Amino acid sequence: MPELPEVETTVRALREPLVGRVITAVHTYWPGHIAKIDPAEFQTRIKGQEITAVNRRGKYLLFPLSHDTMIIHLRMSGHLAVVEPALPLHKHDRTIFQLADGQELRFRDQRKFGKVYLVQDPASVLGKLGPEPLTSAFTADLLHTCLQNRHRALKPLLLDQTLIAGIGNIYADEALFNAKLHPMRLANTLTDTETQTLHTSIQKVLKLGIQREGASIDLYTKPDGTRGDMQNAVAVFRRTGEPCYDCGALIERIKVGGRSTHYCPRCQPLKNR
DNA sequence: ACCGGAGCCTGTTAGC
DNA sequence: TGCTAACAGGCTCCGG
Repeated sequence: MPELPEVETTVRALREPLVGRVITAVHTYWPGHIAKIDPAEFQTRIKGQEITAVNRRGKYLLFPLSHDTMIIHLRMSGHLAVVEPALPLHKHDRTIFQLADGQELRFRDQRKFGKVYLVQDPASVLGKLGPEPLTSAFTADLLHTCLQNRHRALKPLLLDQTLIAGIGNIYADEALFNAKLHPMRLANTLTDTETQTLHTSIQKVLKLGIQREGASIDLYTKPDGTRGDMQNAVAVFRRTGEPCYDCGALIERIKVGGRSTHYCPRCQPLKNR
C-alpha cells in the first residue's frame, strides 16, 4: 500500500520522463478513477496541457500543468509508469495518458480505489492535510501540541492525515515499535521525552523507507516494476508470530481503530495511566 | 467537535 | 476438492 516513501519513490522515478511532456489524450477504462468532475470534461480540459513538474504532498502525487494541477492518489493498489505504447496493456490498467513524445503514462489499479483530480486550486484537495513529516514544519513541539489533548490511541492518530500527512499502516506500526510505544497508548499520557522519541522515530522509519525505495509487501512496486527493499527492513509489520529482532518475544497482531496492528508485547508495554 | 463504522473494490486466503 | 465468506486497506461520508 503506497505510503509516503512509496509515493516519494514513484515521484522521483516519474520526474525525468514526465516533466516538459504534453498530454495529448486520455483513455479512461474505469471512469470511477476521475474524481469530482465528469470524465468527459476531464479529458477535454487536460488535453494539450504540459506537465511542468512532478511533486508529492503526503500520499498524493502532484502534477502541475500549464493551466491546472492534476493530483493522483494511489490508495491501496495504484501504480504509475511511463511506457512505450507498444507494451501490451495490463489487466488492471485503468487510465492511460498519451504524451506528445509518443510515450504513455499508465495508471494501473487492481482495487479501483485510486483517484485522479484535475483542479485549479490544489488546496481544494490537499487543504486539510497536516504537515509534511520530513520537513522543518514538523517539529516535536508541534507533535506535542497535537497529542496533548487527545484521549485517543496513538495508532489511529498516526493514521490521521490531518495530523501528519503520509503515514499509513506500515510506517505507523514501525514508528511505534521504534519509539517503544504501545499502539493503544493514549496520546495525552505521553511524557515530553516519549513525544520527542516518537517524533524522531516517525522521521527515522520514513527516511529508511525512502532510502529502501518503499515496501513491496502487497502490490507495490517501483514504476519500472522492480521491488523496493523496505519489506526486508520492517521490525513488526506483518511479522505476526515471528520473534522480535530486539528481544525475541513473538510479534502480536491486534485490531486498533479497526486496523490490523503489529507490535512487540515486550518492547512496547502498555503504560496508560 | 469528535469518534466509530459502513462503503467502495478485487484477489487472496480461511473455513466448511 | 470446490465452493463461499471473510479479509485487507485509505479515504469519504454518515450517524451517534
